[in-house]
Amino acid sequence: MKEIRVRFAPSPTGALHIGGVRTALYNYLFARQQGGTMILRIEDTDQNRYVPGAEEYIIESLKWAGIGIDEGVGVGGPHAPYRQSERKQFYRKYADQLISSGHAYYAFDTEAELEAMRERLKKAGVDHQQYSSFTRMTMRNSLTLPAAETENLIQSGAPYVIRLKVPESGEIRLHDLIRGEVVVQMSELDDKVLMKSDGMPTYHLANVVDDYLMKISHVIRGEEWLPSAPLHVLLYKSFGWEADMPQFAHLPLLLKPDGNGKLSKRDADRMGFPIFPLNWTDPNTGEKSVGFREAGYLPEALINFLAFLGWNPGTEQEIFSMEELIKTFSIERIGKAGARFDIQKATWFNEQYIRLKPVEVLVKYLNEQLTKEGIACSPEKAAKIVEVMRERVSFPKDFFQQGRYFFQAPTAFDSAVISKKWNTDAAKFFQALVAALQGTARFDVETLKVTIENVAAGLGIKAGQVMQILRVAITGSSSGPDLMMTIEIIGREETLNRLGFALSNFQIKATAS
RNA sequence: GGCCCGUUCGUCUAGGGGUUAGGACAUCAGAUUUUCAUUCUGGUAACAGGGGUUCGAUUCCCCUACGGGCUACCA
Repeated sequence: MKEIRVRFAPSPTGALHIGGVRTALYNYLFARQQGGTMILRIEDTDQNRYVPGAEEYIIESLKWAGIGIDEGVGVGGPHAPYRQSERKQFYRKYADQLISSGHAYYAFDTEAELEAMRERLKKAGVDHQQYSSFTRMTMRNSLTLPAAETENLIQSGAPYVIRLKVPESGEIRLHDLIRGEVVVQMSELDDKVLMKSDGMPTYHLANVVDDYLMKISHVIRGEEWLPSAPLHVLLYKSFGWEADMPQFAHLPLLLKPDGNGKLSKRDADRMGFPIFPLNWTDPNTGEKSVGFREAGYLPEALINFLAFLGWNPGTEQEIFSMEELIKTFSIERIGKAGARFDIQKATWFNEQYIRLKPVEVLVKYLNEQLTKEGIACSPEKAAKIVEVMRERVSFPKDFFQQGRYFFQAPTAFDSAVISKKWNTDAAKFFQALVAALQGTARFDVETLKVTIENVAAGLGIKAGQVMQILRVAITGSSSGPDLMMTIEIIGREETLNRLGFALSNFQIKATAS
């Protein structure tokens, strides 16, 4: 059986889009499951679109996501170099081979001439306004020019491209692992540029040559490549590499959460969620984007979420570790239709993974925030906070952001609760509670519970009547984790301070009865 | 415009010629709780439309509609 080799082949034109992460993930899962090799190839054949730092960004993103690379840029391997800009001589050689075998030709047309050709066809009402078997004989190329003139032009350094000579009739058939048979008429294909005038190959040539040389067994890529897949098949045929042609799987696209179209950075910005795995600053515009990592998404959660966007195991299990995904993944179970990107579900996955984390990890999350704020905290206290908060947070930073009152006395109080619940009974209760709390032997949940109930009973009121206002006095908020636990964590001294503050600062509403 | 791909609850999807069309997120209601959240229970909610084929179609075929992608010396 043929060795399984797949590649993720991004262009370093900016930050890695989340859809690219999914493509990389599916390649990785397939490779790992089959005991194959995952390759990272950088497709930097467009010098104009090169963005410094993008390659490093891609590598770091994959690393963070847990998508391992076996071979390629950053790790090396038997088919190095893996950066297409460093493989120019290969493409040149194979393009020349195509010229000699009559499958390609030189073209000298200027941009203006190409534009004029399109205009002419458009006016004539021709469907395909392209450089093809129908038009190539009207253009300036090695098919129409005398051989001597072609030779002359090349020798004199005139700019030229190399185009594929697509047969005028016949059909191209390819079997896509996700979509089944796809048939395209040769007459629909145009004479694609293979080598650009700057000496660089286009994607089409580079991708086919490299996949062949690197012995790629499966090309798993986005659906946007489906229309050019027949062209790639034709290239394999033209080279005589049909027997070694990889299998194709074109993945459904990631769509906008609402409305129409594919997911774009604009949508993410508009709806307030990340689209890049890590923070990114565009070196050209200086624009900064927050990444999933920095927004607080755990890589395991993002991966689980992404895996389910277009694929499912067919069972009712939702939570999958990378190991489980590797075991369960299959190309056959990838869907055909585009999937809308629903950030709410991503957040749900994040919550699930946070709850799965051991306390020590959660404490680490809390400590990271505390360090930033310059707040010290004992390991015991941190552990308690984290345990009481873990069921209610969505992101690691929430432990501190939603639990600020464990460290700092609240400065803002829920005024609705104050105006509704702060009355003479409550004030009496607070006074008695302060007195009672000063003398208890212990300061724990049990003691607090008993003390609060006793104090309330002593005043002839129900504890329930004062719990809300007690919570507001302690935390500033009307909602939060178990109050007794909260008070225990905050401690005797600070609790008494906060009760005292409430006693002297909460205003009883004039109309209160 | 042309070519290619697609279409099951609001979303991600399972299913597949005869099912009460299943699950998850979201949402709603109830229970629990000192609150909110969690948790538990329950509910609302889908086969784009039209033709075939068939005893029977959401499932197979065709058409239409809608959606998406591509249509560069970009990937």
